[in-house]
Amino acid sequence: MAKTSAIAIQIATGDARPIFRQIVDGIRKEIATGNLQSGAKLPSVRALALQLMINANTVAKAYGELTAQGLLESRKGLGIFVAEPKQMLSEEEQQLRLQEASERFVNDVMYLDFSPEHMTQYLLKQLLQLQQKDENKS
Amino acid sequence: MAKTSAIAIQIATGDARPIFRQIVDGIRKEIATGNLQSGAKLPSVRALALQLMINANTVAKAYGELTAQGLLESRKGLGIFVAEPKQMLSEEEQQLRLQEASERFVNDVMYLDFSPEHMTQYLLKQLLQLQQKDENKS
DNA sequence: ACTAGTGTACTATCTGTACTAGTACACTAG
DNA sequence: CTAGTGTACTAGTACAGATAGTACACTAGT
Repeated sequence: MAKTSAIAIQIATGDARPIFRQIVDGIRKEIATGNLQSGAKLPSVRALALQLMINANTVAKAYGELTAQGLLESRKGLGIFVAEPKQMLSEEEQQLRLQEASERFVNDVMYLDFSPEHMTQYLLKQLLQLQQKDENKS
Repeated sequence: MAKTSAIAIQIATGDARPIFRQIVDGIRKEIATGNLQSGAKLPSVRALALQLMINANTVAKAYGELTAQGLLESRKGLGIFVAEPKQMLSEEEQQLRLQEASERFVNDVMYLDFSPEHMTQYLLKQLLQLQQKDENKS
């Protein structure tokens, strides 16, 4: 029986995001940084609910969404596991996502007094750091 | 009496953002690109409501938020005007906003198969284009 | 003084979403 | 058979968003 991995996520009451989305985003990050490897077993719906002191249905909803995104695999009676990495999105869909994410970022920063170069350098640093964390775990 | 400027925004029913936020973001962009200049008069609450086919209270809420952000000035009995540009946020708050915006962007793109360099170059292009649009109007 | 147009603010109602609580069922390994 | 697992459903509550309606203060023009 695979050992359950601990996942380092928590719910912030001040966070504007709904609880289930904070779980989704937290697990996505743990996988992207390599803290959760393929095949790793996640805490059960009920266990994570207890750990985060929230309702099990909320956890189930988050796990359901991550499964739909292809990041997790669910096995009835066995548990939830990290799926093998596999690009689920077409090239076209990825381009669209990049475009939308860029629009949101531009919208967020358009009134800040930072140069475009400064902001994109800052972002590049974050992106490279994320990539590096993943490589250090593989 | 100042002539009312037309504002090129519309409400997308498929957009996940609430209607009032779409108005806020749309006007912010019009100002940032120079399409709306300081001193320009915006359509009244009732006029924009008719134009967008939404409730006047929804427009008032959007205008209220833009006024709070310092982008618009409201004059009772006269109308709503574009304010003189003025940075309302401290250096610290701006740094925090950049950090949060970056986190959201990273979260949005972490599973796309684009290199960090590619994505930040794409973003830089968008940011420079925005800046250029504003300069062309001044 | 009156009118039309303006912003602001309030109450009430409805809808959709998020979350919780509870329950039940199918699957699995021991 | 049991304990633990995921999945799915109903019901209830709370909140955010939007609408409809109304009222009041301000302003410029006549």
